[in-house]
Amino acid sequence: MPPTAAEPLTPERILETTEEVLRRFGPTKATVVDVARALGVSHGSVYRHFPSKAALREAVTDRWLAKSVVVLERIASAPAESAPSKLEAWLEALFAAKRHKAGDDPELFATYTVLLAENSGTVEQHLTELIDQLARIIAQGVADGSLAAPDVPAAARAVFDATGRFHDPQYAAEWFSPTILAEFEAVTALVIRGLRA
Amino acid sequence: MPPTAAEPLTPERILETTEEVLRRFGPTKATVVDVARALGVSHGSVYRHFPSKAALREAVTDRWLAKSVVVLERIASAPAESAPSKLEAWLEALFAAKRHKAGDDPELFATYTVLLAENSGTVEQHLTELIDQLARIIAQGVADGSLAAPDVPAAARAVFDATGRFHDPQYAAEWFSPTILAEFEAVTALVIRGLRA
DNA sequence: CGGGTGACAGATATTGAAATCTGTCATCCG
DNA sequence: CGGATGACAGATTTCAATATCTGTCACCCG
Repeated sequence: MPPTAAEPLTPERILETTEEVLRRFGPTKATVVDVARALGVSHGSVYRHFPSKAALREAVTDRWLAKSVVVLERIASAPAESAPSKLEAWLEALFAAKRHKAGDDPELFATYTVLLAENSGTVEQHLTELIDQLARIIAQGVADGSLAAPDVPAAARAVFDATGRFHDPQYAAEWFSPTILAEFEAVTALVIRGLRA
Repeated sequence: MPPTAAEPLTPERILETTEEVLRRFGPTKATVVDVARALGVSHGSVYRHFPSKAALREAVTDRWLAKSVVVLERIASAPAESAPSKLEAWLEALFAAKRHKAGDDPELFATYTVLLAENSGTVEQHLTELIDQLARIIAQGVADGSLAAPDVPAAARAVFDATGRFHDPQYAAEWFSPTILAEFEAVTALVIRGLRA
């Protein structure tokens, strides 16, 4: 890795390089010294922009999670569809996105799974966003009479919890079983039926 | 640990002692030599009764799982109640049992969690039994018209999957959050509503 | 002869010394 | 003076030597 030529050292550049280093070395071997080396600076310089290795890794995690919300956000905000089919589409999109991430580059996915485990606070925030999206879909359904939920945020949370097997990375190994799709559809159908008016 | 006096060396006694050794030393440090020492025999003797350390640990796992099915079996086979409330009672009993095991002796629970992870085949069998119990409850409900399910085994499986957060040991840490009971009830209610006729 | 033994080979785990890393800071440079 | 540096202390990781464990087996004993 040729040290990058002298451009201003920004948090942004450090984050990009950290991602790269994590991708190449994995979560256990990637060090702040590696990141500094890849940037062609001393590791002390990295500490000017991030207070600790943990903070740096957390920032990377945050960035990665932020990206993955975008697709789902689009579905949640789509105007056309009925709430039940929007709900189904959203759950399918979530599962498909996770499955692809896990399948396309298992090592990178494993790396991020480790990062997620060490940044439960950041993950929690991210989950809150996702559950908010679900709540908006459910609220729409309640408004138009297609869904029933006495407590919309609680229902959103329940839907998210009930489908955990299909988005929690701890289950990633099972996402490639031949029966997983049938299982996903059974749970999804059950949950949506439970919400119908 | 005073070596036990000379009684016939049976698989049963070996299993008991292995449990004891696992309890005291934990899953990583417990060895076949330890078990033999505790029994006052040579480790070669243990290998007369179990072909490998893995088989021995699997037998212990199996034993432990078998015990934990009994309580639930009683609920599943109870004659009186309606299917929906039986379903709810069963799910509550499952969660309560797991929660108690995890809370009463966290170290032992952690030990068994490790054992479970290394014996996925045995676990799968056990899960099949549990899902069968669910299927029987749902079938009863379909028969008496209180529940609707086009495919009873699939529905049972879906109920089990949807409530994973409340029985999968991977989530044990969350079982003592102050909001967990509300979450459990929300998911349970959602799922049961989804099954109602 | 069924059941137990202990010595053995290869695999795995432990240990402690050396290397590397994290985080700080006095110092330097433009 | 803002930003980078590299030397440093203490924490963590690596590595290789050593010890322990797993699984086998020829042998022994009641």
